[in-house]
Order: sequence, then C-alpha cells, then structure tokens
Amino acid sequence: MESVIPTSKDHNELDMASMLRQAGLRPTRQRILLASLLFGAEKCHVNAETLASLIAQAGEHMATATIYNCLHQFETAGLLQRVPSGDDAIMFDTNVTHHHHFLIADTGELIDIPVTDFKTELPQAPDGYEIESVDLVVKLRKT
Amino acid sequence: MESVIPTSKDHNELDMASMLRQAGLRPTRQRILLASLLFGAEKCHVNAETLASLIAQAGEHMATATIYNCLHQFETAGLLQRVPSGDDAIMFDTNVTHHHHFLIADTGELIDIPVTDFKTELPQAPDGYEIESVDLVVKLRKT
DNA sequence: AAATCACATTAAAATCATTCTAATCTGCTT
DNA sequence: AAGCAGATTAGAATGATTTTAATGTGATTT
Repeated sequence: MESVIPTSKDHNELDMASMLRQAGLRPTRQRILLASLLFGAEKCHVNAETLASLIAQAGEHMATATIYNCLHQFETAGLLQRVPSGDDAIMFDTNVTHHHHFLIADTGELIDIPVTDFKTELPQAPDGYEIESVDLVVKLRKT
Repeated sequence: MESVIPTSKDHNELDMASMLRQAGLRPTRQRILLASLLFGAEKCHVNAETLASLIAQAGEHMATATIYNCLHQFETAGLLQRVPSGDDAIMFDTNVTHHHHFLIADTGELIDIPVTDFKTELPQAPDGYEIESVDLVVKLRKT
C-alpha cells in the first residue's frame, strides 16, 4: 500500500515544480532535479561540469545538452545569473541580486561581494545607450 | 642598385624590433609583423581571429599557434592586457594603462573607460589575499 | 483515459577557440 | 660558418558548447 503523506523529497519537488511554473518553464523531471541541486542547498557558483558531477553523485543521469539547455533557460527566466569568469567554462550564480565577485587567481574560485561593501560612481553611458548591467571582478592572489 | 635610405616600413620595423627586444622578446619576422599591426595604428581590442584577418589583409601568413603564442608572450611582457569579454574568444587590449570597459551587448564591441571617469571604493581583500587587479565592465544596450 | 501537440530530452556528431606535438627553421652568439 | 636555444609550423588533439534528428513526455482536449 502506498502512503499518501508527502515525503520531504516530494515536498521539495513540489516547491521546485511551482518555482519552475512561475518562471514559465514546464516542470520536467530534469528541470526539477537541476532546480533541487541549484536552489535546494546554497550552492552559489556552478558550471555545466559542476552540475554533471552533482547529478552523477545523486545517482541520476542527464544528457549534456540538457544541462546546457536548462542553464540557459534558467538564466533567461532570471533564476540564474551568468558570472564573468576568468575560466574557460561558463559560470552561473544562484545569487541573482546585484553583487560583485572576488576571483581567486589560481583556483578560479568565486566569492560574492555584496554591493553594500563599496560604492561605485558609474561613468555616463554614451548617447543612444543605457546601462544594462555592471560587473566588477576583483582578482585576488595569495599574499 | 639598392637604396641605403631606410623606408618608412624599415623604420617601423626597427621601432618594433627594439620594442620587442626591450620587452625581452626576440624580434622575429612574425612578432615584428604582429607588433606593427597592434602598435602601429591605434587598434585597441583584438583577438586571435581579428589578427588572423589583419595578417591575411596584409598578404601575409602565420600559423594559428604562432598568433596565440605571440599574444600570450606579449601579454606576459606587458605589451598587451587581457580584457574580460562576454565573448567566447580571448580579447586583448593594446591599452595597458588601468582602465575599464563598456561592452555593447549585441555587438560585443568594447570601448575604453578611463579610470578618471568614476571613483570606486574597493572592498577589503579577505585575509591572506591581496588585490591583483580590478576589472569593471559596464554592459550597454541601445535605448 | 486515449489522442494529440508543442515542447523537452537524448546520444552522437559537429563546431569553435585554443593548445599540443614533433619536426623544421632562424636569430643570435661564438 | 657552426651551433644552439628558442621560434614557427601544419596538423592533430582537446575541451567546452551547440547542433541534429529522432524519440519521449507534460499538458490539454476529446
């Protein structure tokens, strides 16, 4: 006999499904899994490879193309933000508030900097243009 | 009979050769050509592909690997700076002074911003680290 | 609950920038 | 002119991402 009491896993999946629906994305099995990995814990900076190994760890499987598709869809939906990385792989950030990054030079690791930690007086956009986003990366090396 | 009066081309090559020598790089034919293309005019933002077509336009030829090698050597020597680009190709800047960039969202075009155009109050580096560089990219879209 | 349709997922091949390899060449010093 | 370290080369290899074309699956309609 099957229980009708939702498990915490079920609960999480429902959360993710409604989050996806709200974002205008059909809550497929794959997108729910990715959403759980991304938004369940407080993972911050991921790329396709990171996710692939999280999926493998979870004993699941997903086509590479699907991982890329979903990352881009999540970005378009505003659930993820692309971060400027010195790395060759595209990095995404689950923190979609306005903030900046420390980049550890030798490891490629990223650390969020709240915008409140410093002030920036922006230059004026040239005629005919408006500012879409501002990215500041402070590269660090070990002392 | 051959003239001993240096042509402007010869002159330019001598300039480039001594610039390279000063930077600790052997002034080979290829590096001199690249240096002329990069530092002769006021080209600012280039990548390997840009250079390949400039070379082709000049009726010359150079192995792809050489272009990449030279770009990296020029960077290490401080003749070029890498710029953070939203693009997938590595971009270099012949302006090696401290400055930032406008990035035109749809074309990928970069425009220099002098550091004097705004003030930034930097966050403190975490313990054990020091700031190596600061890159600010202001992404623009057409109004 | 079966049919349907648009949209998702898939494995595999393709692409693109970049790097590697191993052979050949070339500035520079002797 | 010889020799050597370092540079260049074509082509193969790499690695991240995208494309392709076929199959699968949510959601809606019947």
